[in-house]
Amino acid sequence: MSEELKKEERSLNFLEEIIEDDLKSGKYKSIVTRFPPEPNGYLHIGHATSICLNFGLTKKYGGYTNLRFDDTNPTTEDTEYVESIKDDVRWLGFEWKNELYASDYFDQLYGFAIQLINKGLAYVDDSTSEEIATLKGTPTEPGKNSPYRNRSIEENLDLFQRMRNGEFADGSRTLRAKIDMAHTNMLMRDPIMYRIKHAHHHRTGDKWCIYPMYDFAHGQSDAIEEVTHSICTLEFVPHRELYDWFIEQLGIYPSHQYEFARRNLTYTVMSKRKLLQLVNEKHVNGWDDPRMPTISGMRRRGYTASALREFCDRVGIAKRENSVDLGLVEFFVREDLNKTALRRMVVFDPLKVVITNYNGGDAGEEILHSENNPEDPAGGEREVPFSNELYIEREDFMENPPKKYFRLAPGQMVRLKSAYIIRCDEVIKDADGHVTELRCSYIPESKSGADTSGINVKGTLHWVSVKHAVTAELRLYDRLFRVEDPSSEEGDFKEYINPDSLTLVKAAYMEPAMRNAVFGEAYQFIRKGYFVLDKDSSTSGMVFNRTVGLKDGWKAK
RNA sequence: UGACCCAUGGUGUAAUGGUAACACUACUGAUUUUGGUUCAGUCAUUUAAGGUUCGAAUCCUUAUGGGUCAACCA
Repeated sequence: MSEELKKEERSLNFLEEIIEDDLKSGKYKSIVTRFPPEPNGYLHIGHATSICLNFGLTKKYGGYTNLRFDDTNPTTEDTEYVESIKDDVRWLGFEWKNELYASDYFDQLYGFAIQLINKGLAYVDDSTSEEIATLKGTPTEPGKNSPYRNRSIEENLDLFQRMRNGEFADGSRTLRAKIDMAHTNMLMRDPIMYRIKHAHHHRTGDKWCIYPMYDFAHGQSDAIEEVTHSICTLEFVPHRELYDWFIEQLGIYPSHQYEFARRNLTYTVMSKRKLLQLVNEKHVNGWDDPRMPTISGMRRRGYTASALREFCDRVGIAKRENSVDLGLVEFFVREDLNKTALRRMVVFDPLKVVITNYNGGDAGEEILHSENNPEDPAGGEREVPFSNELYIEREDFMENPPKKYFRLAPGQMVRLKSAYIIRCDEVIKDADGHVTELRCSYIPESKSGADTSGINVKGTLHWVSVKHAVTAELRLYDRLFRVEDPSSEEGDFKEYINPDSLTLVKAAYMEPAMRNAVFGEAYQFIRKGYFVLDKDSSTSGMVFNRTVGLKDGWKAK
């Protein structure tokens, strides 16, 4: 274990290397990072990677992480999202030092803009957005200067003031940085700093009618907060040149931007736009639908915060495009749940078994005991009632079994988990030939924990006593899409939605201990999978979500 | 026909000029009152071509492939 840890410490990701160098050279004594979501959607597992990275780095190297909402576009942002984001970060197990908003800096940002106008590095442009686009050129052709580019400082100051005062209509003017219209980096071709939007902002209300663009807000916000390492995804690489330019021209704290590759997952989509479509067009039941790759969806599904953190840490980060197998997330979820989930017996698709030679004394039944978790000796046991009428899983019986079928078949024996060994004596069918019931006999000396029968059976089945059974609805989830990367397929990504992403079991039969099921507790339905109680449960009925199935090593032919 | 970023098993990530490794997956086998877990093992990797070097996944050059950039989004 210690060797393993040492090895892990030795192999740093590229950001850790940069930070260790910075710390060693004395560039910083401690570091500051930030997690900067835009409050216009729910967080997904890609954000979880960023959260674990940013918070993990300051935890490891000393320093702190701010939660900063990048709320510079009032038309798409909302407080509903602010709350969900805070919830998700907390649930993942991280604490931010300061809760901040880019909108907190609107006054300072306005001052920075004036500073640049005064230096002759920004101007008000009256061009329409089409004109700006035309003059911008293309990646292979240089752009051309705007006719408004050479206004005097005084005129720019006056115009910008009047933009702020609300004298102009939306879209009629912008403030642009004066850099180089022929620059090979399109972002350096006089980028827009401010645009006019007469819109209500979720925090500043109607105070402003001009709002800064991302590029004129993000780096400056980092600088104001003295963020040492500003970590973002690869698509911002070309922005770094502009990020540095503004900081240099303004002479403010030199934060630095570093980029890593965003985390992609197979069989799902990750863009907020697409997720929003799934929600709005009702392909899923809200942002927290357990099939969604959102943090709230995965939480509702039963994924644990520690499994997600472990996933993020052990998958690591780098700078190349990637697509992580959904199966890897499931591995970490199972690894975690195996250690903690309470074992219970639940029959999804019942087949009645009558034990013909069992009378169970006066009561006709007996109470057996079964461990809550074989991985956890301290986990205790619970009581499980046994009687002469049981349900087993229909798929655990075959009339004409293949070679290595360890389950029940005519004349074949199996153990009932924590109970007795039984033998199938007779198969009862209805008029159509469908199996409706099995007549079995039990071996009295084979009682679990006191087996003197000497009989060895290969198979062990889960079961539920018919008269003690409790019913509940089960929701079985599968991958949301049929293809690995729906976004790269022909046509609309929604055509590739998996029609079987949700399967309902209207009435599963559960052992009576499930009456005490509580929210947030993980259960392993033996031989079936991990489940959690869903919020749709009510006094009239319990609903369970399948978090993930058990790994299944047996392949029926 | 531009600029920038990237290229290691099926997947993800290491190796920082000196024996290509770890995890997942797949497959074998052992254990097992969950066909789960656990344990042991097997298969499988440096995009290509040149160059530098005693020695290259690593440094250089070129090619190839992938990605990003022409929003008053972030």
